[in-house]
Amino acid sequence: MLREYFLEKVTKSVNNLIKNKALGQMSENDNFSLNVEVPKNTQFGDFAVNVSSLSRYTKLPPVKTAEIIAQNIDNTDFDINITAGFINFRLKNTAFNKIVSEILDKKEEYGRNNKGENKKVILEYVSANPTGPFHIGHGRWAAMGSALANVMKYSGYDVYQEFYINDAGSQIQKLGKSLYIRILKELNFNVDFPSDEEEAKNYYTGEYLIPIAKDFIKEEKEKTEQIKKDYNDSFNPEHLKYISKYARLKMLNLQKKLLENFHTHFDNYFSELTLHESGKVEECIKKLNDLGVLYEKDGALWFASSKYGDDQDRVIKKSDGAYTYLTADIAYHFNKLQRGFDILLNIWGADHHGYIPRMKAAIEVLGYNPDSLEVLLGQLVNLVMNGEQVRMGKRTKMITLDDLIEDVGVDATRYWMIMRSIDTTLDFDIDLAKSKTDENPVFYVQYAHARACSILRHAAGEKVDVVEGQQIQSNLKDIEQKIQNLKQDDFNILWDVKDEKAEEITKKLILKLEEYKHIVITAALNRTPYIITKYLQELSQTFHQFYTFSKVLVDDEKLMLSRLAIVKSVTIILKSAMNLIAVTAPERM
RNA sequence: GCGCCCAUAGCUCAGCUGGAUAGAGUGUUUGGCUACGAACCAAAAGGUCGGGGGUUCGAAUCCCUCUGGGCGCGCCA
Repeated sequence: MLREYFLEKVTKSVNNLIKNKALGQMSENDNFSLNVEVPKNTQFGDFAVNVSSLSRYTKLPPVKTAEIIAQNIDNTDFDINITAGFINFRLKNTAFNKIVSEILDKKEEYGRNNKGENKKVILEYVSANPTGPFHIGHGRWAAMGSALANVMKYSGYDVYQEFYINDAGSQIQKLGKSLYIRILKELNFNVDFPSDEEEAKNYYTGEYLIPIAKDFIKEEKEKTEQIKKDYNDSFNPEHLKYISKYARLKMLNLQKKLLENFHTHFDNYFSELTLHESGKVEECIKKLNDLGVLYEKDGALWFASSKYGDDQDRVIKKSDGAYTYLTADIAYHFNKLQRGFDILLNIWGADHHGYIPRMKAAIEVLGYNPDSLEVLLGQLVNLVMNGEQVRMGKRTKMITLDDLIEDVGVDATRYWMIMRSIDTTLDFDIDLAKSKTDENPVFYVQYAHARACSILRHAAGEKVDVVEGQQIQSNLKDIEQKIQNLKQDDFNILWDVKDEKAEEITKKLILKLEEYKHIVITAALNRTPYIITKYLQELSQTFHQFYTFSKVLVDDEKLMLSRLAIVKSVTIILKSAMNLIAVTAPERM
């Protein structure tokens, strides 16, 4: 990576000079850290390191400091110049050739790295109740989580994706009762949900259970007959249990199907219920008790979490004997730690932020490093229609993730969900996301890819608007082979052409391609997949500029192949980046 | 009252963990298709970085404070 390369050069030079006491008054005790940046103004160079901060140690003016350091750097692939406290590097043409060759050589592996050092990460996200359809907020976690997992894997983390099913609480009972009523209604019994608003809160009255009730009647004929026979004013407990189980499984499958369709794949769906049934919760409480952090008060069992950074103690076992949600969640995280994960990475909604200190407290008490728990708090999603925020309320019909995907498509939905930093509330503008116009960044990016592919096809002999299938396929392979066979020296023809603007943009494009390495690492280490979308837009833009200023399919074959090599590199990187966020890269649109 | 997040161009947002003249997209104005996809490109206009203090060679970035908005502060999940 060029950034690291230049940083190393400078750092090495500084360390050498210090050793020889040749850098003013700077000594080995002076701590310094330097950064590489890309100058906003390209006339300075391609990369720059600002050494002004060293002046306080060297007791020399920044320019002088920079000069001394620069003189001590051997340069082969680049030129150096100095302005103020900046050491500016300008790459020689050979360096650009190397970048393109490397991309063509490594293909989709270009950018893969091992910054994650194979650390074992369990990434938990979405984690919803299996009681109803996903809302659009779930979509943000799903898109973001899956993209983050891809990015981190690409950077050498060993990522395991898990969905925690909240299937243990009273909500499953509530779901079962609701489906029970829906089934009875389908069977034309005279029943309905309570008309009283307060009582109705004990049911899921949404219409999404109607098709499930119909399925039940179709699939469970025997049971349906029994339900008919046993019908009376109250729920039959045995049937209720059966229906609850059926409903849970059905909802869960619907959720799984939606997630897979949304390019979000989990390695495991972890059921909260199994924690209770296997005695893991009990075990965890016993362990906490043995550690002496539990006490009784007001008939309940408490966890003295406030001694470990929480702002108050938390109930572990309610006075009615039931466990709180936290209790099972502690057991769950304990289980994750026991499974040997180094990093417990969770995506939670911003409304759960108060939850972090108590979980960290539990982890600390259980003898693990609380910093192994890393929580990404996601701000909420606002839906915008016709330029106005849509408030999900009683009057407006709830828009589910299903509806949204059906309306705007998987690619656009994912892209928009990932596009913004997780720290800001996301305004999801449905009309914009749907639009197939220049206002929509998804299409801008996909268009760039399709355009690049189109050039390659033309090079292979495709006539405008004619698809010749097999013939082109084989020619395309020939062209790609020719590109592959290009020697680095052959690229030099790029720089023989006397068109300053074209040369400037070509170099800009190649540097942009190289930046991919840096972007992937940054996105992985900072857990910020959104910068991939930013990068995609920048790369697309630079490619469009390149396209405008350099005609690729020219008569001079060497020049054409050199430019095709760049176009091919663009398709490789665009596709790779789009794969990371799991948005498709169409070859035609 | 306490905690977390946010406030940057008309609008939606970046700003590389303190550095060169604060950047994109969109919108507005103007120009460019007899060349590989105009779903594109070029150019212009548009900013007291919410207000006020502080830290230092240097602040949109770090600290304090105020204002305005979002979300939390259960023996709910």
